[in-house]
Amino acid sequence: MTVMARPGIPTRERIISAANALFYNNGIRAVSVDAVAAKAGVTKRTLYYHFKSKDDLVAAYLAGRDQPNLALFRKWFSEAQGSLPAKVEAIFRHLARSARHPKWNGCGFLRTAAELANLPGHPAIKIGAAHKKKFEEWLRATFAEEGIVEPLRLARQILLLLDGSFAVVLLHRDPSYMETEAAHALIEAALPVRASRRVRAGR
Amino acid sequence: MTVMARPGIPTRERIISAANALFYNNGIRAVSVDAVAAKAGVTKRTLYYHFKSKDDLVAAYLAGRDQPNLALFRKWFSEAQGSLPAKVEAIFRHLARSARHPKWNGCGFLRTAAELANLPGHPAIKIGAAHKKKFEEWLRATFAEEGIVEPLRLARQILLLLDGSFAVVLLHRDPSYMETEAAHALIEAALPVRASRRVRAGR
DNA sequence: TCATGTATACCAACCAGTGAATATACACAA
DNA sequence: TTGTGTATATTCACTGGTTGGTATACATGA
Repeated sequence: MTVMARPGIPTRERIISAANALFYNNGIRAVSVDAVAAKAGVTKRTLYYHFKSKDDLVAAYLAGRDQPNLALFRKWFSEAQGSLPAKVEAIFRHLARSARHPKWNGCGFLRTAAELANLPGHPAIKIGAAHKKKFEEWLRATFAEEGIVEPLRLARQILLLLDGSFAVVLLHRDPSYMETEAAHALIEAALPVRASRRVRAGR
Repeated sequence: MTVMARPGIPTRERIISAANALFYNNGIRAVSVDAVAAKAGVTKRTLYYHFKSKDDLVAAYLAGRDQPNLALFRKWFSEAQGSLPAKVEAIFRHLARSARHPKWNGCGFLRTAAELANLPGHPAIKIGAAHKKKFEEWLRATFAEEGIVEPLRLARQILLLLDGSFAVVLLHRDPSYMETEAAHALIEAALPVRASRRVRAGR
């Protein structure tokens, strides 16, 4: 395995980086603490100095994905041209493109929640739930600014489509399931009619 | 096809039943072959007589859920009263009710695919993909009979909502995420206008 | 007899987590 | 400057238990 002996990066971050690669690619219970330590170029005892247990390490792995993930969604949205539906569709399109990469393995938060479903109070699941809540709240606020009447309802509907896409595309290994028409239709239906025309014209 | 001495149920089925309970509740890698054998009241050697490997057992576990699961969806649909959207909504409502049970743990097919995402060709994943395909095809045929113009597209959209609901409700442990409005809106939008009125009137 | 099915006992590899010792860095007193 | 204390950071060696899978033998019914 690759020994990451880079001395400039703090040990704790190197361990999280190694955990991220291994847990995301292979799942939680399929990866041993020894494997993470080896990939980080650190003895297991050192790992247990920085993290009190494997569960703690798993939580740190997901916590490390929270902000970067949200930032990516915001970037895809804000850099897209056109109407509100077009900007939301851009998220789906970028995600479909990511899903074409051979190392893509779905949503780390959802996969962890699925694997640890027998441990409902697990810290990693709480972090995953908080992450999705943040995304939902960002969507809601965005929709509210655009004059959507029930922005929370629409935000949750888009969330269902997005997380459903993660699940189905992972199962079939077919990114074409990540379609944009449903999101488009739901947003158009929620837009006030006049605003809909105005925004659709290019805004 | 020989019948077991004690309970009258063939050994192989008892093992699959035990595997179903343990794998669905706890996940694949969290459950040892020994645990399945013990729950089935059988030694591990007997289990390995009926299944050539743990992977084989996992595949059998999902295969055993395929038909009952599809039958349940069809039953919920066909027993519901009213228009096409109302009958599809019935599936979501029944699912939300199931999700309130404390032992509910989402969709076994999706969870297995998520946990074994690092083994794309795994037989269990193939069975899961085939299961979802069957459901998609049943939806498509149903929609086609109702005169939907692009029945496959709508079937896949409903699938995204359904599997998204599985994922999100499992993550948040909140069945209220399993809403029916999005499905309703998408179906109404896909129905031909006149047929929509007729069906909505009570069929 | 012979195929099917079950049991006891066992394996080497691996698992999460720990005990005890040590190395490094810096603060502060002599 | 030098010595010492202390907190941080890291290592080696190890534990008790579990893992998927197997070798061998025994039972049973057709």
